[in-house]
Amino acid sequence: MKFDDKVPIYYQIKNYLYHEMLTGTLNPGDKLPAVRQLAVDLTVNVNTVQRALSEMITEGTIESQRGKGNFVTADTTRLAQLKEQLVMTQLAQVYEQLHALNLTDEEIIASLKRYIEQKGAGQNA
Amino acid sequence: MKFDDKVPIYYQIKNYLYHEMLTGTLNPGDKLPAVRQLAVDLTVNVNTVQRALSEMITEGTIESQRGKGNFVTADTTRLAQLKEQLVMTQLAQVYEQLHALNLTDEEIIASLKRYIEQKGAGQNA
DNA sequence: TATAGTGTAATAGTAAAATATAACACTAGG
DNA sequence: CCTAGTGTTATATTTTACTATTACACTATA
Repeated sequence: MKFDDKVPIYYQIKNYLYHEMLTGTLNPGDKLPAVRQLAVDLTVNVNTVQRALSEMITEGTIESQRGKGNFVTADTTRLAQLKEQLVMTQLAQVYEQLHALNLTDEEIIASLKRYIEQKGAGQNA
Repeated sequence: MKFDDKVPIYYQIKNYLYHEMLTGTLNPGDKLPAVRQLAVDLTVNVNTVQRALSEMITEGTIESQRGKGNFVTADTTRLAQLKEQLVMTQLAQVYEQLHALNLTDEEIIASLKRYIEQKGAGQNA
């Protein structure tokens, strides 16, 4: 897996797993790949995987069972909260950044629309 | 100044200076504060400031005159390009993140609108 | 009870960012 | 010429993320 060297790998692993958990690749209650397998898949050290998982366990989004494996929480409410939080975090970030560049609310929305349109125009498929 | 420990300080200094340059605090051709003064203001080491400045000099957004100071480029075209690039980078980032969470183009736009409305509703002033 | 598969943790080493400190190079003004 | 203000560079040190490696703890099963 390719990582952005501007942000810690363990942090990017969390986002990767969030993505898997929120888009159906990993469903509530599902067992995650073994930590050693994840390390291989992501070409990363076991300890780095473990660091990401530890934080997620603390957050309650995954649950650990020693000797068995790590499991996506079966608490769908918590997963819904997680998704909402991730979306809000993203929105808050763009909004603040663009607002800081003196774009008005309307300009921010307009620029996003424009971006999406242009993106679609550039598609080949 | 407060920094996010998830991303290098020199990188955040670049963004700080970009902000000053694109919102009128620092105008085209303006002299920047002395590197040692910036270091004090940002409670950061001179070398860290210098690292940020070096990259910006390479990019052509600021120009260095040894013995005199660092200056915002007088090339307003380049500054406009910089702003456009920063905006696009931000938009691309949210879009990809939210798209990765299975939000459609319409949902992305709608969620941004909703965020802005709610933000306004929460204002005290 | 042995073994394979799992999570967990500790140790030691490497690399990058940031710091503290000092020195060097150039400019302007007395 | 000297000095103060500026950018630039270098060295040594600390901190943090990451890696490599090893060991320990628990579960299931042959």
